[in-house]
Amino acid sequence: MKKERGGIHQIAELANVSIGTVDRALHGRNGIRESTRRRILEIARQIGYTPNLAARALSTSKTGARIGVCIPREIRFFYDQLWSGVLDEARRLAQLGVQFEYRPVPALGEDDTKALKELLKAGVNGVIVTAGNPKGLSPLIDEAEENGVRVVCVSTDAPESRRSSIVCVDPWLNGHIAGELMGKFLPPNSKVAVVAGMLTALDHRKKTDGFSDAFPRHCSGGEIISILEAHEDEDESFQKTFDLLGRVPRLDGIYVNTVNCLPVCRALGARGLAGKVKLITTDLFAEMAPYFERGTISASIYQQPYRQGQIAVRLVADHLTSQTSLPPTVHLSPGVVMSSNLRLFREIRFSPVTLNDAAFRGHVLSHE
Amino acid sequence: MKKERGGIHQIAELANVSIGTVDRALHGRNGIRESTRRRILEIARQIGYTPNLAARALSTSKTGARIGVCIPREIRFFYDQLWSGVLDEARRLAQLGVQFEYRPVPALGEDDTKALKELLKAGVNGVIVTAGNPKGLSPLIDEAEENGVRVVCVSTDAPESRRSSIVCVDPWLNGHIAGELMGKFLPPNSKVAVVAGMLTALDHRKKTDGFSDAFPRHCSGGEIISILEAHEDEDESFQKTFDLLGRVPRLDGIYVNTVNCLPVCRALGARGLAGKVKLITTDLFAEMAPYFERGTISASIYQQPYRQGQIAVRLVADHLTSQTSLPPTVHLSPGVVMSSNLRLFREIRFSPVTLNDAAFRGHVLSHE
DNA sequence: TATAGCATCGTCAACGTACACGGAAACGCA
DNA sequence: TGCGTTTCCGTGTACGTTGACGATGCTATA
Repeated sequence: MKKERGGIHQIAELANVSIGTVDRALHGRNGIRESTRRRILEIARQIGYTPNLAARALSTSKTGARIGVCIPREIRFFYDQLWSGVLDEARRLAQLGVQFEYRPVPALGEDDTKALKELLKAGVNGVIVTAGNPKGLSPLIDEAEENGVRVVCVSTDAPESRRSSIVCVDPWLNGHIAGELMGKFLPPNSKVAVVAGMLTALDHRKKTDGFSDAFPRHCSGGEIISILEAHEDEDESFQKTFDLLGRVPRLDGIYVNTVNCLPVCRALGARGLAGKVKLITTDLFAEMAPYFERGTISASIYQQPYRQGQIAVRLVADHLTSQTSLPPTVHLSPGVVMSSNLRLFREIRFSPVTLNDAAFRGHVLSHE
Repeated sequence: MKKERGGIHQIAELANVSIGTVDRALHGRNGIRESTRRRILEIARQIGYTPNLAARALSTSKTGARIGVCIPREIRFFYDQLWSGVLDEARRLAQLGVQFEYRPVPALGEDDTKALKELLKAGVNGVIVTAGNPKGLSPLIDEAEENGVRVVCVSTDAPESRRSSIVCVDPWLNGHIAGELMGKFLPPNSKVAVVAGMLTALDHRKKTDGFSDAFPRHCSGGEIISILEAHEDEDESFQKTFDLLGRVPRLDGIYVNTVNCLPVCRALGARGLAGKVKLITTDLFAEMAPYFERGTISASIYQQPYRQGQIAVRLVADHLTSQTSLPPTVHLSPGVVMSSNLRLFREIRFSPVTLNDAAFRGHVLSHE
């Protein structure tokens, strides 16, 4: 009476071979006759074999999948939430033998080529990266992919590179939704303005384009009378908005492209126009909450940073452990934040954010 | 030269006991002296021991965690996506040794007490259930919880029971967001109507209440002139809406509480008011797409069924495998669907939905 | 014919945990 | 003293997979 076994053993019995041979067949190793391999694969298919990841992780706990992460280390606004999503998911996968290698960069696009080089030298099988400067990164990414290292961009893309996948909210769509919302908030023939970061940045330009496309569609006779370029500078944002509100007495709406919306809120307050001019912003952080409650901000387009991090990690880990294919793009739908649902978002619930150096100590700096 | 070992072995060496004793100490089993237990636990704490879940899953793969699922088996609208979320997550966990027991019910609240009884008899450690009729289910849920079986409600709650957790979009908030949106879409002094399912159903009543609270706040002078009760019946929905539009020539908006929005769209079309009357609906399915594109539907409040299923499964599985505590409530923020982001949602991307009997065969009916 | 080399396949020891079993010592009772 | 019980702890095996190592039979070459 033979014992009931599962998995690879069962296949071995049915095929009258040893588990070693089954292993060779399943993993495409050599040292096995082609006919034997086909026979074993057919049997595996018939009984619907799926590898037990727990056993695999246990067996190769020293040489399992390694995933490198290269994301800006800003402690506010967006990347802290992205980190949270990554780290939460990494914690789960760590127990499955997946190892993580963290190389946070000081800011988006800063020293990221150096960080990526380090990751590749550390021998990772997959990389998650925010492509701050695509031009500098693309050759590295292409080289990595050629060496079998899968690269997944998150939040910011490197479109010309051969990265396996991109996880983000499409910036054009981001602006498009803002435009649709603005068009529906305002009566026909309204005049609006856009406050952008740097129009030279592809991301901000696409958001502006999306907004420009959608707004007139949903507001007949609507007009975008001005596009301010504030260069992510607080004073510049305030001053330019303040001046605009003086020049154009009957402005109906403002769309803020970047995370830098507080100066615009203050300018509206200084002109006594808070709540009169419909304001649609981007992203979310704790300091925005009072402006929602006072009605200064009508809505904000939320890019789901936590989920972006979560999904990127899952994508890479799934691919490395289960050979699942990587979708070339994962476009999340942005969330619409208004005063009603404001309190449901992580940024407001768990503020002030406490992802500081101490929080990194256990994860990021443990390799130094 | 002794070998470097990790985990429980390392503790055993440091404490000069065997791994069996360490196991007894860590799991609160008896057959161990209290002083020994304290000593071992202290050492475990010092070296920061965390159990290797892969090894645990492997070791108990025949008697590991078992999770029961009791969700309506409707193939459209909402529950198919809920199933997708559950099954996708279950697939991952199955490879970790977590077993699943499925008892789909024909419709919400139908035969669910029987299904739950079967699950409990099958010896599950956790249950995920849509509480269709809370009154019938509550005693069973309480009994399960007393026996150490964690019950997590998803989408529909059993508030009076002692269930461990609820994963849903808060219905009051759901209506509240619709009300805020409607108030911002419409000019002051607008008149709107609500099309509800059954006002006796707690869920629909809460949504109506939320809408009624929010709309006047965001539309000064706004008024809800009528609340129709359509009993989820297509003909009744159409007729009542059609009649209302005749009686009230200057209606500005309609909020549809239930998934049953197509008759309302048709009634608007029949009166030539599509696009004139702002329509805010609930949930999302493929047939709604053209109405978004034509502008009949301004927005829909999306309850994220896929994520609800996903989160519910993760919650229970995490608790059973890692002793994490279950949050009493997980309130997701509903999504706002408009024509811009319509195509990003599962319901539109992957239509027509193909989760039919064949799809269940591998998962759900394998136990029959 | 002997031997080396190669292709093909089997065997076995880990990985960390859970659990059943057995053994030793201490204790109680006749 | 003999025997059973209880308390406490060690040992061994199983879980499914991986990879190092060894075994077998075949072919080519001297």
